[in-house]
Amino acid sequence: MMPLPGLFLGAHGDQAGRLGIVSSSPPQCKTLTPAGQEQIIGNDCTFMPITIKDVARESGVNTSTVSRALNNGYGVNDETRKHVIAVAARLNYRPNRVARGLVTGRSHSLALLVSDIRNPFFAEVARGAEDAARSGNCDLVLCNSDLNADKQMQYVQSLLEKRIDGILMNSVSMLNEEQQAQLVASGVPIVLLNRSPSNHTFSTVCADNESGGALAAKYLLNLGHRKIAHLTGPRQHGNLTDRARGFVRALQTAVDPVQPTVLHGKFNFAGGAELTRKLLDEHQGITAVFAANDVMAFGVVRAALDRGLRIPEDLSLIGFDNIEFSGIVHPPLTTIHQPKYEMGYAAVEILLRLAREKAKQTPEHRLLGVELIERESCRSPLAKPRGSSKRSLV
Amino acid sequence: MMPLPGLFLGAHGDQAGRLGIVSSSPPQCKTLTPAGQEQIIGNDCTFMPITIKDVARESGVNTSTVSRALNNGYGVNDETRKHVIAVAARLNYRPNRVARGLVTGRSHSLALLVSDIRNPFFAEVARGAEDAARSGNCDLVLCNSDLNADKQMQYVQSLLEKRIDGILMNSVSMLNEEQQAQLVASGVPIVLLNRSPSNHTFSTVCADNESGGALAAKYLLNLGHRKIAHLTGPRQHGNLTDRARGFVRALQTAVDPVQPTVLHGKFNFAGGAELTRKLLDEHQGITAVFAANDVMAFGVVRAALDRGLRIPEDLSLIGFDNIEFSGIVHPPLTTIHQPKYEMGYAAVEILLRLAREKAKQTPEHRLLGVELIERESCRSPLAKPRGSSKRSLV
DNA sequence: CCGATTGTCGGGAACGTTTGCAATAACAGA
DNA sequence: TCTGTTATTGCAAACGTTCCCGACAATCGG
Repeated sequence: MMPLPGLFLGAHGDQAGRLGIVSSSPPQCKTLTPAGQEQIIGNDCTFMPITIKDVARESGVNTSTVSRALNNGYGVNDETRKHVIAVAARLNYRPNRVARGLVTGRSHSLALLVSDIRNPFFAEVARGAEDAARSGNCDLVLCNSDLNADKQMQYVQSLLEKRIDGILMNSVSMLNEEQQAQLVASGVPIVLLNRSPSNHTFSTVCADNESGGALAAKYLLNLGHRKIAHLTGPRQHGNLTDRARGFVRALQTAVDPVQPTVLHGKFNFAGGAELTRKLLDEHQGITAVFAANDVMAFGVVRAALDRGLRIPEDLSLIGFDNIEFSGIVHPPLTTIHQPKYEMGYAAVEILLRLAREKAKQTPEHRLLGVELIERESCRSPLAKPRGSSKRSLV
Repeated sequence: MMPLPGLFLGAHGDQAGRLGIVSSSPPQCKTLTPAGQEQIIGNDCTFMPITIKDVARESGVNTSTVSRALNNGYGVNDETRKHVIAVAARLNYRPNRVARGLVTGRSHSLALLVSDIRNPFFAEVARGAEDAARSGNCDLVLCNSDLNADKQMQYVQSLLEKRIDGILMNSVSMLNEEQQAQLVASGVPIVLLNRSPSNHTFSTVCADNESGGALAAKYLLNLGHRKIAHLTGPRQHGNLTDRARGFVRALQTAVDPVQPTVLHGKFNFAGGAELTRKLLDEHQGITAVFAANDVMAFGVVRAALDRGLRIPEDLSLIGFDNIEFSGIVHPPLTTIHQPKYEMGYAAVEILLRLAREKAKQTPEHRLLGVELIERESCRSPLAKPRGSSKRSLV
């Protein structure tokens, strides 16, 4: 198939021999059909990309020299390097990263394993992760686990088969001990998007949830609220627990301590609405609500409006995450900003470092700061605006 | 490094020889350190995954037999196949997909190349695409082009180097002729998420935008609206143009024709708000607005509220896309549902088919249906509700 | 002028699979 | 018993890189 081998005299250091060398049939697909062989090739263009051998033959050097010239460039003469690069450019040579990965053992691709990319939080993390991966000359494969342990392990297995260089994971909390041990035994670098519950064998990137909760508490206190509620998810959820702890602790340790009402439920839109209904039914006089995330806060808005309560006139509301829609909805939601993009970026930075170091992995932990985004969903409970309706709760 | 070669007698058809064969040092990492060699191995666990050779040696057959037994299973004795599978399971063998990809030429991975995954539309497409890819035993790499032509081409080059099996692309409209020709010349299967503007060399998956526009028009007409506006993006945008065409045409061809006001601008939140301000300033008595997508519709809501207009009491509003937040915001947005998940799924199905067929690619075009989602942002202009404010426009 | 060092390059063995081809055994029909 | 067919398996060549190692020339220190 490969025509005319052994035609070239590889004269050592012979510049003319390299530059002016007679070119064999150029390896473009169209000209690969000399007369008399047409029936062999067939009429459909058998697409054969040019390899490092083609570049080597065309430039009169060995494949190893081509590899050196194109990669690091060390240990190869300056002129030959330029020549090889020129020939490679002329032939439009593209290295086969699969073959390279086979010998180097690195696939130059990372994985993002989240519960669902449709969650706007993860979408933003993904964007940061992809940008970081790209700047590290890697690409990012996307996996949706749906928080299913088996599915997650299947993904990991599949990724290991592709010799993935590292995995950025949403969570490992739903994995049992054996599965977690299997992960560490696999030897692949792993960064978690939240703090590891038990062990510290995995690297982690996490927003400072506890400080965020405290931030929300102080903000509501400063506005003058005294009857405060916190709607959050199940007690097992690490991140949400941290937020609740920071929130409650800041309220309790204030100069004039406050004991908030804390309700647990589902941490989605429906959960926020449901908990709000429960709150309004069973607790009187609440003036401010801290929702564990923005989507729950949207559920609060819905339930409050259904009860004839206006935000912020009748009820102040603060969320957590600062997803893009929080600034778009009405009223624009005051919330705790979580640096989602930066978290994805930082996580992949760690992953790239771990992938570079072949030595024993030293896990790294980054805690990223949060900040309060003040918009229009909170107000002082004392300032009764014009036309404030006097509707009581239920 | 690999210990003890040539110790096994590969007796043909000797079951005892296969099953009861003496096992060499099992290739687990921990037991690879016999006494006296500790200083060679080192203390860090040099992670060496087991290969097909280990399985072959352990089961007393050749690597080719192992390959056949584990893959298609054709051409290998039933008992030996079971035995090989058992040995592979015992050793926890995982095939190296990189090595396989090198010889087969298929990487078993597809790419999703969109402008920005943070756009919830693409997030949903991505989820559908990933599910389809997974069911086809492929994985999906994520690329964000930011609608930048150079960036897009760089991604394609990088993906080609990885011998990607197919690419699902947002758009090629920003690519010039030469770049598009380069794409088709690369030979990689490509599916576009919208209709190809000029040529039909690419496969396409597209929602029926024109019908969607007509659906919105008929809905507003049925409600009794006569003063209707359409806010849309720039004239070059194919999808939005189709929606506008269907909308306008349906209004004009109605039994009692209506000539709508059509305004062009940016197709994001700010654009929706800006166009709404312009609309309210320059056109009197508009009772219904059709926004080219839901995010623009949110901008309409914002601008309308700022002007003291309530939705739907003072202004009916209908969007396009039916992103998740459309059902969450207040008021819940009536909109045209676009099957985003199904579009991603269908596109990858086509991609998988194209990747399987090595013959000349026959492009496939799928047009997916849309439907009206009736929520609470539209109302008949005749029915003036209780307490309707009489505030005039400006 | 000679040995040692350095720079440059080619040869060739990996990396872990798949797969075409040949070899052997089993088995059938005659 | 001989021959042809089939089933099963081994052998070895790919696939396209990287990289160790040795060969050779040039340079340099003495």
